[in-house]
Amino acid sequence: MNINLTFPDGTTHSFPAGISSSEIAKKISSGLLKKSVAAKFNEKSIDLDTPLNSDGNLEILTVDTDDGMHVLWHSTAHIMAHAIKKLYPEAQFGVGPAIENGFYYDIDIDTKLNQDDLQRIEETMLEIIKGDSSFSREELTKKEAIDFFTENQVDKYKIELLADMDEEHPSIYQEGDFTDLCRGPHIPSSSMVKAFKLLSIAGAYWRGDEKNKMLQRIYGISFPKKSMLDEYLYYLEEAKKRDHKKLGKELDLYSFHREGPGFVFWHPKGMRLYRTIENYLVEKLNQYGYGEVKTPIILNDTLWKKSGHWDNYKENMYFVEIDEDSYAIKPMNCPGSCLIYNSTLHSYRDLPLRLAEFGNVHRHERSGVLNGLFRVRQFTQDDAHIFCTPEQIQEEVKACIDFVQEVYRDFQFSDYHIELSTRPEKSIGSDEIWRQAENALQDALSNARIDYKLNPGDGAFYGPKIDFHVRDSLKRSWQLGTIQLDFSMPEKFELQYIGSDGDKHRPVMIHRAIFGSIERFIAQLVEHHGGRLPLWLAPIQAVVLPLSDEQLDYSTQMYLQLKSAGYNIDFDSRNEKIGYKIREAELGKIPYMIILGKKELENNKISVRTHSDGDLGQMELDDLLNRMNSEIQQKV
RNA sequence: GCCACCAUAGCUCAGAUGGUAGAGCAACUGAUUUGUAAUCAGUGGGUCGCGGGUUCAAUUCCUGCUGGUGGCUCCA
Repeated sequence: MNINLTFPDGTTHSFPAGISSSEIAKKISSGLLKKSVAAKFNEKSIDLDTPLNSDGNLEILTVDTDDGMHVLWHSTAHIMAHAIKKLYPEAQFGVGPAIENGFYYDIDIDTKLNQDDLQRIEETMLEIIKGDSSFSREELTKKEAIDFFTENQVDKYKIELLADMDEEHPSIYQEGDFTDLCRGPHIPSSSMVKAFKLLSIAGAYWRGDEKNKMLQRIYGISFPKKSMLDEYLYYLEEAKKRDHKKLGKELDLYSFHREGPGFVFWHPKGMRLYRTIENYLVEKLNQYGYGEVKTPIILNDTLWKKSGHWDNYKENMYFVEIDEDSYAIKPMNCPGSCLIYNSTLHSYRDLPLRLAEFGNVHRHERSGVLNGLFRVRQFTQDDAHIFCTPEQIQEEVKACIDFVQEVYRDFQFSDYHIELSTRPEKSIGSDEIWRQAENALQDALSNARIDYKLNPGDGAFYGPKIDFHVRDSLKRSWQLGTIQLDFSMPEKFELQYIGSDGDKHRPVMIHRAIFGSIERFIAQLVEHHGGRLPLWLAPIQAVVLPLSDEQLDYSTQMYLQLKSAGYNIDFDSRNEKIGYKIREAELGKIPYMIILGKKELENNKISVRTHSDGDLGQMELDDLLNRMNSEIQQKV
């Protein structure tokens, strides 16, 4: 009997039933077979040696694809677990999936692992890999599987996973003398792993719940070629150079001090960047019909009890006592905005009312989560609260999405993703209100034809949200912009407007931030550009470098002309060699260096060197001004 | 908050299996007037994160804390 298999290129071929994917790969080419790790049959991942017995679509997965690499990584995790079991026979295992870059496995052993242990594990893994053992799949009944992990290879975590599993016939994989509960698929042989490295070790709660035991998690990565591992490790080193904490120090933008953990100290250059960003947005806000407000940082407890923060956000708040009365330092700006809204009577004709605030908020974050500018305890949100009628929601949310996307374009953030977060456990408002709000956001996203990831249970306590995430230099994703829909706060504060029918109605509130926090945004900006900020953002846009004292007067003239054209210019008149001054300017990542010596003085020109392209030769001052102007216009 | 690791001069780092520490850069002083990524010489600078313990002696060993980094949990 023959079966017909359709390949990704659309061609269909006939094969004898029972043939395996590896046999097919071999028929196509030996090169393909070498690179093959698994296959997809009718969208279901299978092993290369799984016999095929019916017609369908077949895709051979190679290490050239993400899916293929994931199979390799996941299989390496098995090999690692195997090695750990050899070294620590009492080890029990949590989960060991492939992740975006590599894999991890959660391990429960009594020994606290350190860097040296990782090396021992690596050595043992190498032996296993050299042993060229194959992965073989077996399907059991659930009971057989539970028995196996009770009697043969004791593992309470695997039993727990099995107990919660719907699958009636879970699969196990055997590689050498190590067996693991696993859906698969796996690489045909351990020897396919040509290079690997265990990268780090961390604690991780079993099933991600901090009430559970903390297991030890080992992260690692593997490749089918040694050169690929070297490349990856080099990339990691390079990524570390883009770290905003490192660059912030080098470029003298900001600092952190133990006197204020989680609180940023902005230096003059950093503050200039901060203001440039803020001013940019102020202009946009005017354009987009926002009014700017400023509300107090310290507000009475009664307000926070009313808003729901007392019940839902207290652990993150700071409190102070004033005149024997209790006050809180604001963690959010919304209650303040509500007070402003309520200070006058509103007509439906006033809506939507868009109140923007660069709100200085304080949040008591747990010590272990602080991280440079990414996660601080005091930050400025480019917040806004839009009060509108229910009919205006779609349009306003859409406008917010457009606004965010426009701003990200200006800052050259192209690689961001969007998430929709729904009702969390701790929340206020009825089911009906939540459903309504969640649907509204979902509709806005699908109407705008935007791809997004659903993030169940991750909304704010008062409403669902659309979040914009950007990756840092280490590929960690951080939330920047957010659009949150809120039917509850208007209830709590009894917000009203008079409708066209003359009756009182309740407005809806949209909380939105575009940068999210200016601090976090700047961190992303610095990492994204590796510290080489575009001209319009650079704290120092050019530096004037006279060759010797003889050009001081001429240099001063040029300096003043550039200054009066509105640029941020430095003047390095020190008695140093030009090479030295250039080096310093280069290290400071200053976009333009203006070098002035005898020749420039004689023909009344300037020599220009750029940080990105090096020496541009002589030109008129006006030529440079035009060039800089157009760069600033284009924000490049 | 939890797990692991780290903390030496302004910065980047070295160092002693326990006998109170060094380099480069930076800073300061002087000389040098310079052509596209480091001119030369000299000088000053450290309670080796903080507290406790062991010891004749601790920056080094043990321990508690603080701060940071990578994760987990939580979140902009």
